[in-house]
Amino acid sequence: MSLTVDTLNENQRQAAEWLDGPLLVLAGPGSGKTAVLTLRIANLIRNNPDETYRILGVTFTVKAANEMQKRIQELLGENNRRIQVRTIHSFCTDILRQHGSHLGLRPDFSVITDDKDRIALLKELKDQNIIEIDDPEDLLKKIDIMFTHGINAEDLPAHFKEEQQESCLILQAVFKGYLQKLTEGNQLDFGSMLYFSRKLLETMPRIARQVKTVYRYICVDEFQDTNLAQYKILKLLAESNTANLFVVADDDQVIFQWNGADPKRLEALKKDYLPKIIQLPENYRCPQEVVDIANRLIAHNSNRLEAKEIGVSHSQKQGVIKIAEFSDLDAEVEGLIAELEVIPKNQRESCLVIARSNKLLSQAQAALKNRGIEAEIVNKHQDFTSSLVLTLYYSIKLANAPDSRSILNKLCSVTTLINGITLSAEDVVAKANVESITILRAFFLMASESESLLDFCMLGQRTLCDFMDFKSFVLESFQCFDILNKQFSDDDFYPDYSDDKVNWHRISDDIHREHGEGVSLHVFLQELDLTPKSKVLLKDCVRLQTVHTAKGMEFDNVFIIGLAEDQFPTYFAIKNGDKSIQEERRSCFVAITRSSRYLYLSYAKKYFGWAKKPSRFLTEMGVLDG
DNA sequence: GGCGGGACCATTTTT
DNA sequence: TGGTCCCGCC
Repeated sequence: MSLTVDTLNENQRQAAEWLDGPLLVLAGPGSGKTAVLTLRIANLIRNNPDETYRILGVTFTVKAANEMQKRIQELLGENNRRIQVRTIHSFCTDILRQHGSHLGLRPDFSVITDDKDRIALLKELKDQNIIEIDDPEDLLKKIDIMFTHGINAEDLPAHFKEEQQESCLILQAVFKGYLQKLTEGNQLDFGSMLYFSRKLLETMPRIARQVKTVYRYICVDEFQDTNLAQYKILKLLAESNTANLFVVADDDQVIFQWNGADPKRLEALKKDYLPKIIQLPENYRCPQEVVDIANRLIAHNSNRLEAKEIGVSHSQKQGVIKIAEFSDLDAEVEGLIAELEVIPKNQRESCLVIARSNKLLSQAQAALKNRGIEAEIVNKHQDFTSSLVLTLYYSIKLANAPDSRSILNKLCSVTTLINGITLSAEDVVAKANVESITILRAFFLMASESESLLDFCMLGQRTLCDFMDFKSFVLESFQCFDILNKQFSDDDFYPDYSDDKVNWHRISDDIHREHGEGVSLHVFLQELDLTPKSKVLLKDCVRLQTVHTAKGMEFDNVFIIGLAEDQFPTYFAIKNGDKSIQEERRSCFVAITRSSRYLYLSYAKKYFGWAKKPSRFLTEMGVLDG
C-alpha cells in the first residue's frame, strides 16, 4: 500500500502538512507517527524542490533511522541528498568530521564502544601518575553521568555539596584527563561525541550558523527519549521559538530515565518553543480491549502532560486478554509453554514474550528449548563474534589507525583462534620498524606463513596496503572466508560466521544508502561501530524480550510474564518511591500496547522462594480485583 | 532435637 | 519488605 496524505486521518494530515515553526505531535502507541513524520519530510521536499537547505531527521536508534530513510526513499523514488535521517550520535560525528580540527580531532577518528577500552584510558592516566584513580569503573559511571547531562568540568562544583569538594576536584581532573586521552588517541566514545559537538556549537558561532543554515528543518522522533545533553544540542541547532522544529513524542513512553530521559524534558520543550500541539490518540495497532486496559493503567500516573487525550482503538481485530495465576515460576513457565504449544510452528514468529528482567526470560528460554520450542532472547548490543569476521574488522580498523597497538593486539589474538599460531604484537611492530613498512603490512607478511590465512593476507597486501581499497578488500575477504568456513564445516571452529556475515552486509548496505557508494574508510568504520549487531533469528522462533528492547515493536501475540510485586514493578522501584513507580507503570503501558490481538498476562504467587503479591498494575488495569 | 540468627535475592541498556 | 534453609549452639 502506498503511503499518501489521503490515507491519513485529520490529525495525522494536519501534522504531515505542517510547514514552518515549532510543532509537538503527541503520538500514542500505534498512532502512525512514523508515517506522519515520513510524509511530512517528503511533503517539505516536494513543496520546495529548488531549495538547497537540508532536512535533518533525528532518531534515537540506528534501526529507526534506517527504517525512516527507506520509507522516505520509497516516497520520493530516489535517494535525496537533502534528507539526512540519523541518530543524534551519527549526526554529531558529521559535525566533528567537518569541524573537529578546532578541538584537535582529525576526521578519521575512531569510535570506542567497549567500556573495557574506556577503562584502559583511565588506567593509563593512573599509570602515568597524572591522577589518583582507585575505582575506574565508578569514575567511568560518573563521567557518563556528566556526558548524559551535558555537564562541563567547570560546572561540576555546583553539583557537589561543600563537604564533597574533594571528590569533585578529583572527578574534574579525571574528566579533563579522559577527554585529553581521547583527543590524543583521535578516538571518541558515545558521550564525548555529544560533548565535543556541543562545545563546538556553543563556542564557535560561525560553525553553529553554518550548520543551522544547512539544516533549516529538524524533525525529532521519540523525543521523550532525549537526555539533557542531546536536548542541549537540539537547542543549539534550533535556537528560537520560531525554529522549524518538528517533534514527535509520547510522555507515556518515557522508560529510559536511567539514561537521562525525563518527562520534564517535554515540559521544557513546551516552555522553550511554545509549539503548537497536535495529538494523535488514534491507535491503529491495539484492539479495543487492550486500549481500554492501557488507558485505565496509565491514568494512575500523576505526572502526565495536561490535557493528554485518551487512546482510541481503530483496530478491526478482535482482542483477547487472558490472565493466569500460578504457584511459582516453574509453573508459570509451564503455563507459557502450554500457550505457545497451541500456536502453529509457522506462526511462532508472531509471538513475543515480555518480562521485566532478563532473569525471568532466561528461565523461560531454557524451559522452552527443553520442550523443543525455538526461543531466542533478543538482547542488548552485540559485537561480531566469529574470528573470521573479526579478523576482517580489525584489519580495516588497523588500516584506518595504522599505529594503534590495541587494535594490533586484538587482531593478533583473533587470528590465533583461526590458525592456532600465536603472533606476538611486539614481533610485528619490530618487523615493521626494521623493514620500514606499516604495521598492517608486517602483520599480513607474518600471518601469511600459515596455510589457512595465506590467501587472505595476500589479498590484504594487494588491496589494503598497496591501494587503500577497503571495498575490494572486504568483498574478496568474504570469498576467502566462505572457502575457509566450508573447509572447517565443524561449526565449533568458526562459530557464528554466517550470522556475522549477514549482519555485516545488512549494515554495510545501510551505510552505503546513507553515505553513498564511495564512502570513505573512516566514515564506514564510524558508522559500523555506531550500529548494533543484532542476532539473526531462526524462522519459527519465539522472541523473548525485556520491555525496553520491545519498545516500538508490534506482535499479534504478546505474553507478559512475571506480573508480580517486586518483579514488575521491581523491588528497586517500590523502594524508590512514586517517581520510579510511574516509570514502571509506563514500562507496563509500553509492554501491553505491543499487542495487536492476543494479550496474555501471568504471575506467580512465589518467585525464587519468596511469596509475592500480584502486580498492582493488574488491579489498576482492572483485570484483577484489588 | 529444637532453637535463634544470619544469609539469601533484588532492573532496564540505546548510542 | 519477605519465606526458607542451613548452620551453630545449647
